Amino acid sequence: MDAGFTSLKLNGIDGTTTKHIADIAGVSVGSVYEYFSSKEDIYAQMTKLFADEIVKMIQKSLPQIVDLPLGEAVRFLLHRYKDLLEQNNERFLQLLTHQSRFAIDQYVKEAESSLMAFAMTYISKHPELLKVNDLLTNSYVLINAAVFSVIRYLSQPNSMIEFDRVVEVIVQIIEHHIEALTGQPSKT
Amino acid sequence: MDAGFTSLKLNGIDGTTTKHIADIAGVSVGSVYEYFSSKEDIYAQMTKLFADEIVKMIQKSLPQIVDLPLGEAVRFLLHRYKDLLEQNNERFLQLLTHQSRFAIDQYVKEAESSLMAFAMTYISKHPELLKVNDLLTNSYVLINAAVFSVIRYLSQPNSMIEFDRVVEVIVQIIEHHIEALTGQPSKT
Amino acid sequence: MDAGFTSLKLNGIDGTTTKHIADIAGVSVGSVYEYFSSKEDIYAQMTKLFADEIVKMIQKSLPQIVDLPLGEAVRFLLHRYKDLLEQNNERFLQLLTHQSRFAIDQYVKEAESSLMAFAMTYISKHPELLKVNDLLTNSYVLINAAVFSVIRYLSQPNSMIEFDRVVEVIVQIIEHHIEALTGQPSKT
Amino acid sequence: MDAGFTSLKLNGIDGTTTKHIADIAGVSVGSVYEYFSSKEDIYAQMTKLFADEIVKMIQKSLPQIVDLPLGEAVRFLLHRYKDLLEQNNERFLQLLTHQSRFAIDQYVKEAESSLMAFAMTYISKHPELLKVNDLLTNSYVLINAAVFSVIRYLSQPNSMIEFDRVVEVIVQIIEHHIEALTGQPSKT
DNA sequence: CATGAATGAGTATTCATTCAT
DNA sequence: TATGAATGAATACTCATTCAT
Repeated sequence: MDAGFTSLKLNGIDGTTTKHIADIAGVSVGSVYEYFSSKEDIYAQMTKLFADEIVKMIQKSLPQIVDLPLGEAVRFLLHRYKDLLEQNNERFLQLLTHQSRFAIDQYVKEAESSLMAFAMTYISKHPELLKVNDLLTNSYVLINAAVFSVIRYLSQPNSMIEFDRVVEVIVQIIEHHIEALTGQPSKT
Repeated sequence: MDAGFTSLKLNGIDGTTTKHIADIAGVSVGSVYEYFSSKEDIYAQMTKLFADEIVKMIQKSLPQIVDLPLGEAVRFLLHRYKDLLEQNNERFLQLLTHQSRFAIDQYVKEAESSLMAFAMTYISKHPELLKVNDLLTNSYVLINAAVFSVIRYLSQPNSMIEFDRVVEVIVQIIEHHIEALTGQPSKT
Repeated sequence: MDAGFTSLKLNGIDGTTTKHIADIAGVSVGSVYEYFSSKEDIYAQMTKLFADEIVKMIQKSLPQIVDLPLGEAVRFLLHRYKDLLEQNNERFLQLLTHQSRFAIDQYVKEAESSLMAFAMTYISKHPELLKVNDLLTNSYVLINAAVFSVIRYLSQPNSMIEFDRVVEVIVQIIEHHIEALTGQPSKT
Repeated sequence: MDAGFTSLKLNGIDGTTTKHIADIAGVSVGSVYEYFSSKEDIYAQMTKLFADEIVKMIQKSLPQIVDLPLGEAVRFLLHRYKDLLEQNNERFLQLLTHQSRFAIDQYVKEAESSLMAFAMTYISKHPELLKVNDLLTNSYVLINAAVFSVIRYLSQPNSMIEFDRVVEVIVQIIEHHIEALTGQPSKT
C-alpha cells in the first residue's frame, strides 16, 4: 500500500501499473495479488485507510476542541487536516488529486458523518448556534468552503500566499458569519 | 469535440476511446486525427473550450455587475456559472468531475486571471474594499470557497438542500466577512 | 482461421496462443481481434466450419446414395468423411482430437440432425428397414460405431490395418446386422 | 489423487489448479509436490490408475467369461466397464471426457493389450472363431465400436435410449457379424 | 480528404513451481 | 516432513496511432 502511494506520486494515476507498485514494494507482482485481489482493490484500501485516518483524527481532536470558541476549533482541525494530508510524503493529498478515479465518495461519507457527529456535540455545548436559521445549509457551505480551500491550496500552493494566512481567513470568515447570524461574538 | 463530451458522459473517462468519439461524431478515427493531434489534444481542446466559455461569461457579465453591491454581483455570477456548467447536458460539469485527468489547471489559470481582472475593476469602483487587509488571501479564499461549494453541490446534489439556498449562504458569508473587515455594510 | 488450424497442429491446444495464431497468419494480434471477438470465438468458428462442411458433404452425397444398398451407401459416406477429416492437413481431425475443449457438441448436433435427415430419406426409400425393432437405438449404435471407429483409426493409425479394410468391416457389420434383423439381404 | 478427480469434476480441467487439488486434499501445495513431481504427473498417475483398473477388471472377469458364448461375454464386460467408469462419482468418465489433455493413449495401450490377451484366450477356447478372415481388423472394429458407443452414451446420455438397450444392440451386432462370418451361431 | 484496417506496445491477472522456515 | 508465501513467466486482450487506398 505504501508502494501504491509512492507510485501514485511518482508515475501519476495513469502511469501506475501493478508492476510499478510491486517493484517499488520490492516484491513480485504475484505477491501483490496475494494481498490485494485486484488493482482496484489496492486503490480501495488506500482510500479506506485515508477515510479511517480522518475519522481517527477527528475523534482524537474532539475532546480538545469541544469547549473552544468555534474559530479556534476550526483552526485546530484545519491544521490537523493539513498535517494528515501532508504526512508520509503527501500521500493522501495525491489521493484527493485523483479522487475521481477512486471510489472516494463512499469513504468520504464516513468522514463526513464523523464531522457531523462533531458538529452535533459542538452545538450541544454551544447552544447559541441554534439561533442560526437553516443550520444545515450553513454547515454544508462552511464545511465545504473550508475543506476545499485547504485542499486547493495544498494541491497547488500559491507562493504569494501562506497556509497560515489561508487558515486565518477561513477562521475569520466563519466567525464573522456566525456572529452576524447569532448576533453575538463567537469568541468567549 | 461535441462527441468528446458526449462520450465522456456516456462511457466515463476510462470507457472513452478514440473510436467511441469518432463513432459518436459520425466520422472515422482517421478524421479525428485530422483535427486533433492526439487523444490528449482532444481533451486539451475540450478544456480550453471550457476555460474560454468561463472567460466569455465573466466578460459578458462584467458591465451588468460592476456597479452592483458585492453580494448581488456574486449571486449573479454564481447563477451564470451554474448555467454554464449545466448547459449542453452538463458537459463542463463532467469535465470538472474528471479534472485530474485533464490538464485543467493550465486553463483554469486563464479563468482565474479573468476573475482577477473582474475583481480589480470591481474594487476600483468600490474603493472601500481597499480597507481590507491582505486582500489577496481574502479573495483567494472567498473565490475558492464559492466556486468549490457550487461544484461540489452540482456534482453530488444533496436532496436536503436547494441550490438557491447554497448561493444565498455563500452570498451572506461574503457579505458578512466584507462588512466585518471594512466596517461598513457591503450593500449600498 | 487457417492459422488457427495450423497452430493447433503445430503447438497443440495448450501451446496455441493468440500470438501464435497471429504470427502464423502473418498479421498482428490486433488484427486477429478485428475478426474474432476472442480466442474462444476463433475456436467456435473453426468448429462451426467443420460442422458446416459435414452437413454440406452429407447433402451433396445424398442423391448419389439414397438408391444404393445400405452397405454401399455407408461405404461411400465413410470415404467422403475420411476425405473431409484429412483435407487441408487433417485440420478437422485435429479438432476432433481436442474435442473436449471446443463447444463441439453444439455443432455436432447439427451434423447429427443432418445425418438423421439422411436416414429418414433412406428409410423411406427402403421400407424393409421399418421391420427393424427399436430403430432408434440400432441407428444410434451403428452410427456411433462407424463414426468413432473411423475417427479412432485416423487419429492413431494402426500400421497393421488398412483404412479400406476398416471400412469394409464396418460395412459388413452393418449389413449382417440389418440382414439378421429384417430377415433379408440388404443388398439388392 | 482422489482430490485430483474431485477437482476435475468440480472445476473442469481448465479450472483445476494445483491449489485446488491441495485444498481438496486438505494439504498444502508443497505437500502435493512431495508426492507428484508436477501437475502433469498428477494427471499421468490418475490416468495410470484408470488403466490399471481396466486391466484388473478384465483379468478378474476372465475366468467367468471365457466359457460363455461371445455375446454373453461381451455383455458382461460392457456392464463391468460401465460400473468402472461410473464408480466414485464418475471419476474415470471425467478422464475420458478430457482425454486429449491427458496422455491417455499411452496407458490405453496397456488396457488394449490386456483386451487382446483376453481375446487370445477366448479364441483358443472357441476355435470356430478362427474361421474369421482378417481377425485383426474385425476385432479392432468390434472392440472400438463397443467401447466408444458405451463412452459416448455415458458422456452424453440420451434420454430416449436406455443403457441396457445400447448394450443389447452391441451384443446383437457382434453376434450377427460373427455368425455371418463363421457360418454358425455364436451361442452354444 | 476521408477511411478504417492494421499495428504492436502495454497491462492486469493467473498459476505452476520453489524453498526458507 | 509439511507449509504456504513468494516468484515471475506467460497470456488474452485493448486501444492510440498510422497510412495505404
